[in-house]
Amino acid sequence: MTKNCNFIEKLREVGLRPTKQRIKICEVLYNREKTFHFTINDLVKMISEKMNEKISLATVYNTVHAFEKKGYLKEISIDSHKSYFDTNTSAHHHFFDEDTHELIDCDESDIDKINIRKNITGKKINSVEVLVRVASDNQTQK
Amino acid sequence: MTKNCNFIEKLREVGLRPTKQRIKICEVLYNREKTFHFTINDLVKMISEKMNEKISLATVYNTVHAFEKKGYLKEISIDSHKSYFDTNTSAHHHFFDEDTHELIDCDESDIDKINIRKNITGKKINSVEVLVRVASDNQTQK
DNA sequence: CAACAGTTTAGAATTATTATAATGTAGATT
DNA sequence: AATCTACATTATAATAATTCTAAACTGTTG
Repeated sequence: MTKNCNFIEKLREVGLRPTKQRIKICEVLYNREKTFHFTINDLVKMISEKMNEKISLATVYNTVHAFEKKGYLKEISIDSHKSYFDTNTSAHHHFFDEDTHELIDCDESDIDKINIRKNITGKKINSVEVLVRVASDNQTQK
Repeated sequence: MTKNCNFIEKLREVGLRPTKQRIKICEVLYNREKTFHFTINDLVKMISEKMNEKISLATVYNTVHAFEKKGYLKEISIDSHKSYFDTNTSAHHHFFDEDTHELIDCDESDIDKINIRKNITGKKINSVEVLVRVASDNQTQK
């Protein structure tokens, strides 16, 4: 169990003020064994239900985006009009379960390294993301 | 230049009533040399500007989704809270230019076939999409 | 051409997100 | 420790994308 003072230091290191709210969000996001995926809505629920603290929706948005900018979180685009975030910030790919809308990490060994042979002139590659959409066998394909 | 009666037949084939609005949308989307990418907003503009016809926003949404369900269009998720559609419905990958928000098709030869070694139990793979995010060399990475 | 199911429409409702402006607070300065 | 200041938080309003609704309309079938 990481202590709060570690979060305080961590936040300071990247130049974010360790406010009550940011520390609370750190606790919810990073005080756990495994990395996970969430939407802003999930996060708000976690904070307001599990820990009984009031936090403004705007603060959650601000903080999550601040964390993303600083590399604490990665945003994943799957569903138009819903943002998923991942506490696993390393380069990795995803399965998306279209039945349950669940996002599942790909093991590194599950997909070969993607080799891009040609790029757009004058541009650099920021990221290469693979999304494998899956659904029940009996389900009609989306 | 495909004639309208072809669109009528095409729509009938998949069980969509060939209404004025659907035919108009077909014209805008498919009466062209190359496939292309668009947002609902783009499409509404194209219809209302290029051709001077009134069409309800709701109809555009309905029709685009009907087309997608029937395999006339492919939806591409890139940006949370904006839906991109592609008139190229074959399996292919994309570059996304983060400077201009432009979506560019990958040539088939630009990326090796992706090999998924393991899947989620009881699920079938619906699609495998690669998204290569690019930006100007001088730009800070997102 | 009558009947009906599917479609379109304008506008209201919903959902996700961002902006605003007042209030609060962390951390530096005294 | 009191003060200062820039950054954060908050509640709420605004915006944007999308979906819903209920009434009017229109292909299609018989």
